[in-house]
Amino acid sequence: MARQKKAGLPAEAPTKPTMRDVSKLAGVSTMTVSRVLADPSIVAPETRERVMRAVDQLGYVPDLVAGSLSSRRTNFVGLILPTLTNSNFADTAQGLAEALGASYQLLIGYTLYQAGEEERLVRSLLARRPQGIVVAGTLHTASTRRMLMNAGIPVIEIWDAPSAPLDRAVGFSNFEAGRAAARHLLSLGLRRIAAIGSEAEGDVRDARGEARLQGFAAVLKEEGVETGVILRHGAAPVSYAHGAAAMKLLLAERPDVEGVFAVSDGSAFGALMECRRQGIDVPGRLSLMGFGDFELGRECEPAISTIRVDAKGIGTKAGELLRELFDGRGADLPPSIDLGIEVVPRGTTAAPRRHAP
Amino acid sequence: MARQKKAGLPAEAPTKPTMRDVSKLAGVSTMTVSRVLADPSIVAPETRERVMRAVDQLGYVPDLVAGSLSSRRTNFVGLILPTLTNSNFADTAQGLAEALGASYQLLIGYTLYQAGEEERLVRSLLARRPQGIVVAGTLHTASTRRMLMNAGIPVIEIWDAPSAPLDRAVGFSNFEAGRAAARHLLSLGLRRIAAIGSEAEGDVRDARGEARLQGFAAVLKEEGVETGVILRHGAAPVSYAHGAAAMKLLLAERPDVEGVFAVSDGSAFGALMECRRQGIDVPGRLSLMGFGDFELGRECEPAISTIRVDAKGIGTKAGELLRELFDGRGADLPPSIDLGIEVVPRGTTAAPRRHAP
DNA sequence: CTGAAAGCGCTTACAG
DNA sequence: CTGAAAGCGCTTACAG
Repeated sequence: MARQKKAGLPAEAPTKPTMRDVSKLAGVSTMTVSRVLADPSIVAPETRERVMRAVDQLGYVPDLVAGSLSSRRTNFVGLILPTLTNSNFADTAQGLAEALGASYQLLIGYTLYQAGEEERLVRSLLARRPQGIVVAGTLHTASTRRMLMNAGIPVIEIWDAPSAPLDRAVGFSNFEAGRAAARHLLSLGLRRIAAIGSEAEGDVRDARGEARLQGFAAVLKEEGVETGVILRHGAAPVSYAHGAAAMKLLLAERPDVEGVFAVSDGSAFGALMECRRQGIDVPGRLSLMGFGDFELGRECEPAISTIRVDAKGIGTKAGELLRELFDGRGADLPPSIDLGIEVVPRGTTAAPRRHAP
Repeated sequence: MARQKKAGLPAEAPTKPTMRDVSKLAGVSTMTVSRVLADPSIVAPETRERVMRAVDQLGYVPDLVAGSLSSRRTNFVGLILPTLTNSNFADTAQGLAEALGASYQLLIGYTLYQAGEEERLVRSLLARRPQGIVVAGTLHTASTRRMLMNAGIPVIEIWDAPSAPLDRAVGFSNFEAGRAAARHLLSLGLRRIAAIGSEAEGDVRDARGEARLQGFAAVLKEEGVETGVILRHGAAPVSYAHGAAAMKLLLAERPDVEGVFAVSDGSAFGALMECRRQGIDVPGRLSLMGFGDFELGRECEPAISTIRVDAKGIGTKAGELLRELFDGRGADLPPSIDLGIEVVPRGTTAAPRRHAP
């Protein structure tokens, strides 16, 4: 025997019970045990009872590693996100998990906005043989693209709406989100407006935040607004402290700025706090808007005007789509699903008070 | 043959390459391919090169499902948290992932504070044969306890510091955190103080938040403070909106309250926003403190006084401990590791202004 | 409704 | 430094 089992002494070490142990105790074959666990209705009631008793008695927990190898179905779904510590992405993960249901297990990896890290993650995820992969964004290395295309499983790119996805996409246009922000600020009568985001640093880049900045810039150009400015500061991910620092820089450079779009609500919150520290009235003297419709922005006082995206809905939709594809349906659906965006004006944006007391 | 392979026609459907395919192409045995992938240094350089070329040419990605079954090592670690959408738990997950390194894959499940859901999660995680389990809290059903004890793998309970853990624990005392909060408010000279948290609703309960409330109540009793109040409102998880609602209720009941401890910084932030809406000066008229040292509280203006716990450090420590246990070390370490807490006074707490203008 | 045989794609435990 | 044999614990694909 290649692999020596414990000698058959009376005091054998207690080892995890296998299906074989259950089948012996119940006096049936392993196939019958397997059937009871997979679909009890196809086994005779009496046999089923005997098997269930043996399962309980031994505390048997089926080994899905072996089951997966044998059935060629792991019931894993891979999920690659920039970071878990962003409420939007956490919502997407939760939506995906809920839509997939209890029979699928999510394998989550986070890239910290590094394309190289994404490649490593994709490789190590594929080794677990997931049945589908959900990945944030459309910016991948050539090697990552090749691996994903050759994996032979559904791939869903999320948080963007490419016209030609790798396979499928569920998201919205970040460029349009930036445009909508600029148009909203202009519609209030503000002209000295700015957008704040992060800058690419080597391998680290927030491609979607950048697309929002570019959409914002495009409107400035279209409308001939020469008093606009795009400020890129620090590396992704952007959060509270980033927004505060970027706002400080912006106010130093353009003390007369009257409208600011931050590429995320977290960043907008930091900017709002900086305004408070400097005694700048929002929205009286300066209008501020964010992106993402974070719970934080809704509960803040004043509530932060934002561009709403359905973060949880992206996860839910991706999960539903995967289930359809697993079932061999969904071939007729469009490859790219755009869930859209919505401007949500709240307390931090207002028309300027031209004649302040 | 039980399982018919595709007939050996010229136009065979392209299927995922196996180690066998690589070995044939390289003209070696599968064992040699396996060795090159596991530890290249033990294979002759020339052979190694040939194998690597074959791997690249075929785009071979090893199947860890098969590898795990064969080696009896899945390199999975299970992690059970109440929710992912809480920055503290996201930090813990990140710390754990980093400490375990790239060779381990986290299997994350969230209970939404339901003990029944935890049982289901533990069962389904164990079926994936993780090599260790990290679980938030010490409140488990009898069935969950049994499964965890019989799993034959290290189990680390986190975010608490039980004197007799199931196996191991890494955390701190929530009761002491509540006591520290009460003592801090009393030390400022405040007497009409309150704590706000959630209440148990059926299967849904935040046992750790409740322990903090009880620590707070214990100090009230010890110090004979009869003007203190514990307000339990709504179901876990508590967040911004919960804090705002609880604060509103509290102010309606006790308009003269002068110090409030919220069981989380998220809740404290919501309470602070409610104060702002009601025009209540913090900390001038009312002192407010939270728990958890969220980034939000640090960046808020005024910054929120809090009880700091090392959320990421809990994950890191649990990960390091697991690696030691996997290596057969760590037996001499204490079963329960208390990382401690720290009162961090910031802008939302101050001694009362007895003679306000 | 039930079971015997074969195999999923790797690694272990030898042997040389 | 390399390989042939066996087996990890299940499910598939029959057959009865």
